[in-house]
Amino acid sequence: MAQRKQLQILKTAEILFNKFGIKKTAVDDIARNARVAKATIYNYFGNKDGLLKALVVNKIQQFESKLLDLNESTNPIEAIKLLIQEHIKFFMDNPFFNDILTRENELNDVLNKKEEHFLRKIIHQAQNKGLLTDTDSNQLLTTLLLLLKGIESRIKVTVAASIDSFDDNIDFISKAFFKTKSLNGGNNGTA
Amino acid sequence: MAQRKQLQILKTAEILFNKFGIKKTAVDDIARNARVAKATIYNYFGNKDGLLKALVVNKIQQFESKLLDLNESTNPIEAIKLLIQEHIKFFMDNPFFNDILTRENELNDVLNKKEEHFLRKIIHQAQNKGLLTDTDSNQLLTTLLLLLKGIESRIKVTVAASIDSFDDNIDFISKAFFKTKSLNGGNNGTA
Amino acid sequence: MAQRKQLQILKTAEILFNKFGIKKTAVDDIARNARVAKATIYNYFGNKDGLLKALVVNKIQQFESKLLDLNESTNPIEAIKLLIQEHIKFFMDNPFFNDILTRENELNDVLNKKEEHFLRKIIHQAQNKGLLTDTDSNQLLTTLLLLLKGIESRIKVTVAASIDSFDDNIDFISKAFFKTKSLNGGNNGTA
Amino acid sequence: MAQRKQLQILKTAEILFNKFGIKKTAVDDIARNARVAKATIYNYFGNKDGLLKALVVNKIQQFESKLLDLNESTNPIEAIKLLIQEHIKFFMDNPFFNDILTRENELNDVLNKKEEHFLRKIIHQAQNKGLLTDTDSNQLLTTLLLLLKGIESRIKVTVAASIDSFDDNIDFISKAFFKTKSLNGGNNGTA
DNA sequence: GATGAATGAGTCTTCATTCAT
DNA sequence: TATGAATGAAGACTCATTCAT
Repeated sequence: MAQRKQLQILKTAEILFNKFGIKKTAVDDIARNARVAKATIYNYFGNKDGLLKALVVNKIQQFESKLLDLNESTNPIEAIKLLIQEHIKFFMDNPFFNDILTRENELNDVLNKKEEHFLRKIIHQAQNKGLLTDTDSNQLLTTLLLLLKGIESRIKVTVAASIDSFDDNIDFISKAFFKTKSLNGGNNGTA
Repeated sequence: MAQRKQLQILKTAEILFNKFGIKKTAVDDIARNARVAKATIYNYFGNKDGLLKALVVNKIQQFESKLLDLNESTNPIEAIKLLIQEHIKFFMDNPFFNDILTRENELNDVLNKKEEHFLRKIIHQAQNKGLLTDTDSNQLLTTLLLLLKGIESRIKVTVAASIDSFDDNIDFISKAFFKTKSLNGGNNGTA
Repeated sequence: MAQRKQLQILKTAEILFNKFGIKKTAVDDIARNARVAKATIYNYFGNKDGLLKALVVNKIQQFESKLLDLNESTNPIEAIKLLIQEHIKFFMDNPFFNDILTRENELNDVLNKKEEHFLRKIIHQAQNKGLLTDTDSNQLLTTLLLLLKGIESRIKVTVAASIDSFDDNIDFISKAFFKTKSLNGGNNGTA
Repeated sequence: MAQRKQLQILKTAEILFNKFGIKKTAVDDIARNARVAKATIYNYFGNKDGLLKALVVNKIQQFESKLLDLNESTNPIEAIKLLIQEHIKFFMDNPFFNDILTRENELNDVLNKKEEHFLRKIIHQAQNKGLLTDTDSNQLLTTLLLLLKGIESRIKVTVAASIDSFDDNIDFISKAFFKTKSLNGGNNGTA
């Protein structure tokens, strides 16, 4: 039952944070909407920031578990597509994350580390399959990270953006950086 | 004299917004530091948001005038490098812009429009010089915009980042998307 | 007009502090009763403690100006009586001072210093008039200070106590510590 | 076992009240430190005030049992010295009592009654031994009570005060109010 | 008897904004 | 135009107390 209330609070916070932004969501509002006393929130999470952190950790875990499905068997190009797609979906489902990115806190790093980890994995696979030269890999990592970040920002601004609208672009990017010819048996634009 | 006070206010606001963030800078603080009565700020700018908007417009104009130097004679690759560099410099000099990106207001669009405008110009030049096919140009625009946005986010997070640290990456990106061979007479990694 | 509001706030605070105690008086209450916005109080006094301190300083000044009337011409016995009487009156008129005494702050010292100053003056006069031996004077100071403090505590507890109820006791104390015979020509002043 | 928990709670409350003051000690803190559920405290003592009352009664009983040793055989001057000394010790060991003195509750009276009771006993002895006239006795009682209260206040403020620092003063006071000549074979100031 | 969970009323404080002069 | 004074709405947080098990 205790767990139940915690979840109620987290869910409500998520909804309100997403709807109105973190700053504009008062703890009072969360309490009222979660049908819980304000003090209960403080009992569980210490303070508003504690609640936020709990929510973020929670969300990132969910995100990570999805990414874990990007296993080694996947074609790197497909993998990177999936990564970006999951990324987009994540930020569209949790717009409140944009409020966090502004802040200079450790929560940023948590997500960045995950992103980097998975990208590195994908690039490593690509190298193993001879799609990349050793020299490029670091630059590629940086570039793809920048693209990911750019996509985040873009989503944040263009709320209406659907996942699909990025699809063509993902293709374009993939082709730009990987020697897709050997895999897909087709030309790529930069050749 | 009226102009003088306006400038005083704008300059003070800029300094404080950059130092403490927009949210954490109270109108009181601006007034006190600008040696002006709080009501004077409201007389000139209506409200805090009006002041912010005025400041943003002001900054973007400065930015634009710099970009106008990227004239047609420039090598597109150099042009894109310059654009990115100016971009980085702009965001490092005006960190308060990061606070704006979060908000869902029209200020975002103003900057985005400028970015798009200049990128489009650059791409167009590249096309004219036979560095790009027609099909790619739209995708390239999107991708480069994403990269620009990603760089912004990166700067926001990694305060310590210097312009130089992006230099290698800018090279890498340029080479990935443009047929630099003919221009530089060398190989590029993706070929 | 600004002064006016300040006084309004101070007066209201005094009344409420005395009536309900410092802790139980919310800044909200003071604001409401003083017909003033809460923020006005914060504009003037910074915070609740600032308001309290201002009030205390104000009250102690009033107290001091009364004591200054105890000039040298007065008979020391009468002087000490007056001092004690003023003291009693002060604490009965400002019961909120009792809340302060508990706290470990500098406000205590301010009052204590004044008390000591005036007692020392009185004892000095008594010495000059041959009513005291040199040896006793320090002990007498300490003792009388203790009595003053004791009277304070007594007032605090026995709210109903009137000034008169201490009168006989003041006589008794006076006789115990001063050679009253020589001053009044035989019997002591109360006879 | 129930007794055991009660004692645990009382002891913890005592420690925390002394360390942080009554107001600043939350029932939560007591419960946590006593390794007891908060509700248990409420089961035993009704509410925070009930706990305080129980603690006070407990402490006063201990105090009283010490004072009972001041039997009739003692020289009144010694008796009063002992009383004051025990008093000082009591308040130095239980600083939280100072928080109580502020409040307008019956707890004050309990201690005051005990003090009065013992002082009356001592004065009665002094009278029996011809050290006092009948007339003085009531005034003396009042005066000594005031001095006791004054000492309390002094301890509260001057935490550093040691018992010894009051010793000389106790002598002085004793001599002022009792005909010590016959007892100690020396002169006293009031003779 | 004992407890963990839940509560709501209350506290101080902040800040963008308006008003009278 | 310029200003100092005043404001009210809102926000984060605390704590004594109660309740279901």
